[in-house]
Amino acid sequence: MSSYDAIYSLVTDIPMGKVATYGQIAQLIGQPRHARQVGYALAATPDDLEIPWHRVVNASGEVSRRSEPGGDELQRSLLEGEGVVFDERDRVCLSRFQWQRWSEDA
DNA sequence: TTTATGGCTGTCA
DNA sequence: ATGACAGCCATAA
Repeated sequence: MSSYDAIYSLVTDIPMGKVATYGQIAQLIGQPRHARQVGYALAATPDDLEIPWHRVVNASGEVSRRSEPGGDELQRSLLEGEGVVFDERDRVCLSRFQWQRWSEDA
């Protein structure tokens, strides 16, 4: 058992073509100040588990830098593969792709 | 127990 | 808009 479970569950619930921010996840699990920990939880996410960690981006809608090289590219590729579009600045239109826990996609 | 390290965020210049 | 700083806090050493 670990606090990461809530994070994993939530992230797993993110539908395809949608994204969420670290702060958003943290808030949804009742830990509005744990945005960073969310990042760690995802960073610690084993590849075995099917967790859409790539659907989690920072508050700016950009893919955060991780320890592993090329990971940001992978994340972006996966998102684009799900229909998420990046603008010229390499960021997602949160106002349009951000997942809303209590609302379905339009 | 104390330090160091982050896939962050919000505020200020 | 971008860049620098300071809080936040769980994990690892």
